[in-house]
Amino acid sequence: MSNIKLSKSEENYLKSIFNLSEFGNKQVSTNSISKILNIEPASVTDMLKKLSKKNLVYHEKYKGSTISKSGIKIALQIIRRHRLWEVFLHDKLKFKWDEIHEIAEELEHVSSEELIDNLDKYLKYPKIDPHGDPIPNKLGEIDFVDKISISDLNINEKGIVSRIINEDEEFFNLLKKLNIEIGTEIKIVDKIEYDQSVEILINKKSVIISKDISNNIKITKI
Amino acid sequence: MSNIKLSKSEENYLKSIFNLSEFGNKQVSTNSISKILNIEPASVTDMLKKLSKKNLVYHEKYKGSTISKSGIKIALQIIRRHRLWEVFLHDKLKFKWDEIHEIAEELEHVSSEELIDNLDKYLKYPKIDPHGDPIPNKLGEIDFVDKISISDLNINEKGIVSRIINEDEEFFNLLKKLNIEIGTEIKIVDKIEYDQSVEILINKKSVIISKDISNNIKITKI
DNA sequence: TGAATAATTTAGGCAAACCTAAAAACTTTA
DNA sequence: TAAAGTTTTTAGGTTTGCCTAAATTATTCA
Repeated sequence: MSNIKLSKSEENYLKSIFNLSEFGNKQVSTNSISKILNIEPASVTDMLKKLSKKNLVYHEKYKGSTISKSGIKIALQIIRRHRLWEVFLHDKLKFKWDEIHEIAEELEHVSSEELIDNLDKYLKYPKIDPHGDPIPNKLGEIDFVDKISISDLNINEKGIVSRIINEDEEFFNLLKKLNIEIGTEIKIVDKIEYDQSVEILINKKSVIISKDISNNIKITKI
Repeated sequence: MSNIKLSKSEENYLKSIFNLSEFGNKQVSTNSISKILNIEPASVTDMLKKLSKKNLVYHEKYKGSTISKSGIKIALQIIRRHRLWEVFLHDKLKFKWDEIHEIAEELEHVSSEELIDNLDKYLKYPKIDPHGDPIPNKLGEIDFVDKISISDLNINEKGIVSRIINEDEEFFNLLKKLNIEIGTEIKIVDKIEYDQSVEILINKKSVIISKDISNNIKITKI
């Protein structure tokens, strides 16, 4: 196994590329990485060259980048660390659901395999993190439970919020305002053709949410 | 309160300078910092200038450096983080006593005050870490229990190991070989004038340890 | 299809935190 | 006390990861 120690930066790039590529299946544009990481496209190109030389991504000039097998492996390990720390912060240290992401973003770069394995054991091998995202195991295997989104329900159908995709703070704040969290029950009142926004019922109050918002909230149909 | 975010490097320098200065009381030489951090003296000078500009140390050219009040404050916070993580790693994640230092060395640079406060609470506000070192509280206050060393005992006196000063891996390995850990009972058999080494009894076996070793092992007289 | 627009890369720079080699200042000692 | 030795600093480099501006390639659309 190639155990090259990567920098925090390199790890963040890999994680972002993996996320953007939908499990390594899609080609990723330089611009999209730039936007996610808030780093200028020119700098992204620099890093892509570097990761390319290390065979963690394939980079075709002016075309796009694909994450490699070993790149995926590393990305899954970083995601594993992140999500395990989130469980710890939430379950043990009693942080609120919307405070953990930022801290986990730092902790995920502490690279000791033993640390993560012991943490995993201590937390009793959790399968999902507080946002409902599945946690890869030591081997990088992950329960690929791609739940349906709010927008996939029909009028009058009900669901329980099981996963929040977007982890940005503004998105959390929005959800807080809407009274939506993991476990919240929602019901579809209406679907607006015009812009594909959806009217939903939460705790007897109805709100209209945009297509983008509804796509970021996964649910379990009930 | 000056809440300038410091780099990992700067934090490590401050911690080392503080440790070398014996609670901020002594002037510290460039060379001693260089040796502790394994960084060339020239680079240490660079950093001293930088820390000086930030008023965290006073640096007098060719003379030496003193850590400032605010430098001490920060150093104590880093030491607090380090020791709390050590308690967590040892007590919760069941790491061995001699495996925790290196990992805590990384974790201590994750800078979220809330994280540390919640961790402190979760661990029930421990007063000492697994090496017997006192843990500063949120305000930087620290139980200054400067215990006596093995070398301070007289022949036939007994003590219990309460604190290990040197945290290097080689030193841990030596202690392991000698069967010494926190809580171990020892008895002084003989004190050798020549080089101030000491013959001690551990679990009915006698060994001779050098002055340097005995100085690094603090004990409680019994 | 070719001109405008957008995406990407190249070129040249910068700051942080290191390094080596050489100069300068302090300390020891003969 | 001056020469030798040690410590510290200065000067000039390097790498990493970022930046801006300009050049290149790809795409859109009129």
